[in-house]
Amino acid sequence: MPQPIPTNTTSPTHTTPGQPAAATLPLHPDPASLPSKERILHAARRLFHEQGFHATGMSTILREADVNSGTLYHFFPGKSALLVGVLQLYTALLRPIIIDPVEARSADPVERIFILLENYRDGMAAQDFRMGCPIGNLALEVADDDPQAREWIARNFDGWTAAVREWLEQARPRFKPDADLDGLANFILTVMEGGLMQARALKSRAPIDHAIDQLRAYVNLLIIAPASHAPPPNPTHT
Amino acid sequence: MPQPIPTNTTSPTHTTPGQPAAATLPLHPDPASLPSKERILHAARRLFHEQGFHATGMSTILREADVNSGTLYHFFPGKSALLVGVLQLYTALLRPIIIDPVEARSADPVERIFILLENYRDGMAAQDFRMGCPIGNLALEVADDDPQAREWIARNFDGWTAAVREWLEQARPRFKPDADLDGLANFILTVMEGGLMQARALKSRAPIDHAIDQLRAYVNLLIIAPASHAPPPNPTHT
DNA sequence: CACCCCCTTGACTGATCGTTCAATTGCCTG
DNA sequence: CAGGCAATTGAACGATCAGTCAAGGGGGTG
Repeated sequence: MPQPIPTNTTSPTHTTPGQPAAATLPLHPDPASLPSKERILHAARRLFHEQGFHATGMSTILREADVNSGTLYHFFPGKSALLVGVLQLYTALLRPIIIDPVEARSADPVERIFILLENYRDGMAAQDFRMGCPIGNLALEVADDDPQAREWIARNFDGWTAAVREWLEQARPRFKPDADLDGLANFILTVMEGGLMQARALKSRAPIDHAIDQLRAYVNLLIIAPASHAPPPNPTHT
Repeated sequence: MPQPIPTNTTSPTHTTPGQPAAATLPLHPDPASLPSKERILHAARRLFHEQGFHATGMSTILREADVNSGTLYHFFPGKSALLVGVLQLYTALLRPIIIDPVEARSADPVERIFILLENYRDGMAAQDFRMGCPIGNLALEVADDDPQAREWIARNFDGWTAAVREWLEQARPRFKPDADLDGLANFILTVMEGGLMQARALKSRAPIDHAIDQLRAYVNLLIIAPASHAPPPNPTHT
């Protein structure tokens, strides 16, 4: 899904070793040195995320990737093949860019879930609530007319919920025995996508904050004891 | 938001009086008799919902509305003005098409909420999970570059949550005193939009069913007594 | 050096995009 | 009947759309 806070304009080629590494992985190379195919993929990914699929013209991708049309069509037979390539890129990036940083921030599986959600929220806030989740955006824009793209969108969702489900399973002893953890993992994606959508429509973080609060209250109600691990249902609002 | 099951292909001009009125309001007149402006709005609304905003060309709208370009531009100075007109139409239709039928089906405010959600789910299933919520779709496709459209999208969301909030307030005595009913109303929209998105991506009703189940479990946990009004957290699955 | 094959170039295509506008119709008012 | 104005016609506009293709570059292998 979305990189928490991407879009570096200044080239990160010469990473001065003193800086705090920003918690966000670099990922946004672009600096002409990359092979054409990857430059195309990265430009398309960014533009599809910023403007949407139909609103992005091939000419814009060509310009941003600094590539001629023949080169692009040598690697991707058409615009929708390029879209599939972008979606494959997202699946490859899910673990290293989205999941791993969260796991590095906390060892508590339940807390990891909320770190994940807050990362999305903070990333969206940093972009003035203009972009949201790239997979969710594409899901609503192209899911119908492009079966192959739809399949890869579903695969991205599956990967995301699988990671959350894994965390939930690790915390299984904490949950009431009849808790439906698979359904809960799906529900967490549902809440996040719905929250990002509303945040974008209202250009405000309030909808996501509310959604996270409500989700935390719900999760706490599913947990056996109000253990010191998971704080009581107080607001998130970092 | 979305009409439960619209898209009549056979013209309903000569409504034979014997038929059962289908629970779905007519609304899809189209039959040449309507004034041009309304034919344009209805065609644009349907096409934006079916194909998305950018994927719908003006020429298609003109053909479906059976109108010449000059006529369209006489009423709407451009494509985005037409979009705003469609969004205004949705706000006007919210009560009569979405809310009122739900209130007619049950007097119990909490049950009304789940009837509302199930209506969306059933409407989407009837379209093979191809379309989803028209407002949500537009929220992710055009919210950024069109401030006026974004404002009307927010207004639609507000109207929707206001209706849900009203129901929740009616049921206030049933809820634990510290329950955040405003936040819950927002949360319900969040869950519905997220659920519709996943249902569309997976072309399956499972995500919405799970989401509704989880939401029902959550609401039941917020209610004081497991009263006979609201059934215990058993699955929805009509 | 000769050959091959992957990559790249960039001009060009026809189709479609959203939009314009002068001319005409049809209805209402005076 | 005259005048006026909203509604409508439909050809045409330049721009951009996704996509094509013949030609050439460049590095590796024989």
